Amino acid sequence: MPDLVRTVFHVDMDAFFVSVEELFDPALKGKPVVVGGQRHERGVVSAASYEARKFGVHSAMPLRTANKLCPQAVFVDGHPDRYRQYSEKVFAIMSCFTPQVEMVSIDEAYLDMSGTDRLHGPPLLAAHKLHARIKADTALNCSIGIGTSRLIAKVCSGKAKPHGVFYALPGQEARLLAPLDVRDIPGVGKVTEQKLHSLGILHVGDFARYGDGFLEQHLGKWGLALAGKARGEDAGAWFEGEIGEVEGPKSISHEHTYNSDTSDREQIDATLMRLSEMVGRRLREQRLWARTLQLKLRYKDFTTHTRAHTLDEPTQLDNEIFHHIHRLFESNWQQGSLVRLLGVQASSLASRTVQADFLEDHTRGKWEQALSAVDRVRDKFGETSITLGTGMRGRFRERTHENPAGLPGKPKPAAE
DNA sequence: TCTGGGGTCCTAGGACCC
DNA sequence: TCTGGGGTCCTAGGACCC
Repeated sequence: MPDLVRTVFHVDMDAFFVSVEELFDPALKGKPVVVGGQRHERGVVSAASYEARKFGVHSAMPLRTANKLCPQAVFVDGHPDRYRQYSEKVFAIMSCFTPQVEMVSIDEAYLDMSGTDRLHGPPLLAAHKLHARIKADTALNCSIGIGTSRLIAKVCSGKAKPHGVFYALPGQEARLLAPLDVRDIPGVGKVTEQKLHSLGILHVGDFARYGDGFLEQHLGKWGLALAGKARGEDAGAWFEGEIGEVEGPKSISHEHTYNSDTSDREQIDATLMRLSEMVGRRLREQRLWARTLQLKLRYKDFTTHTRAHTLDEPTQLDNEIFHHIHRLFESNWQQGSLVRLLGVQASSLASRTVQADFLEDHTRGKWEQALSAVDRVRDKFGETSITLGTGMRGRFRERTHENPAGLPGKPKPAAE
């Protein structure tokens, strides 16, 4: 018998990066801690401990600002591998409670707990069990929101912070949302907030004063859906698909901001090559091929441009990626201008297609094998243990049938 | 306060096709 | 020849999230 109401959990880890760092260095406990880089570096705060937050430090704030607000804070570099490892542990625990788990980021997940009463008891009890299990198995705290939809569950986990559980009873949704600032709705950022304010909508409850026509005209279908939510309606595709359907990534990208801006071609080409390699490597790891490649170029004054190129045939080869990215840079860079950031993105991703297999491009296949072997050597001996040809300083050959990626030299299968 | 890095989704215009 | 409408693909930019 299907449930009439859905039971959705939103699990949000408390100060996740900071808490993981504390596990590796207990001396950090109780101190103001800033994760994300050193105090004078170019960069922003990834996470701040509750002690640091008391001084006004928060994530996305420039590190230098954080240092001014809280000079006594300990600044720690981030360790993505550690966070991934703990994220997987938490995921495994949640998967014991329901198969319908969806990680929405490294430290957040939605669980569809509908119909699990017999197994885990009513929602509040189940949430407390989950909370205790996560604490027992990882020594990490989390907050859990319970509601009839993702939106409600997410709002509830915010109310549960830190280290608590908050349950919105079915039927109470509109009452819960009405007094909230519009900014508290996920998806409402600075810009949308301003727009809503200018329309006289400060709180979610203010949506009720306007008709659907008005809202759609000014806010599009998004506004319409949110107004429905504000009324407590559970309809609408916005935000509310099935939980736990994991699809592959839509894009893979890497970018780099220089510590000081540069217009040096060798340095720029080296960066583009490195970013292309990083993207290519992840494509191969995930057995994906990309049809669209995009260059991101940010100048000293922060003006940012993206330039894309779509290929006839998808690729996962470092030098093919580099070749196109390099061309895009070449034809778009204002010669001599100082560059702040470079980025490489692969999109229109697909698993190997039947057509591509059918092509049986032997040279290409060899290159793919060679690169996979290179990846394995790098896994074993480190990133710098092997480089391809002359790397970025060398001239790139023309692309030919024999050498479709324009790679210098012949592929050497990496030795075991 | 001089502003990271990895993503997702949306909009809007132009090309091109029927 | 002054001129429609819809669909799809591609590109660029931007809002937003953690």
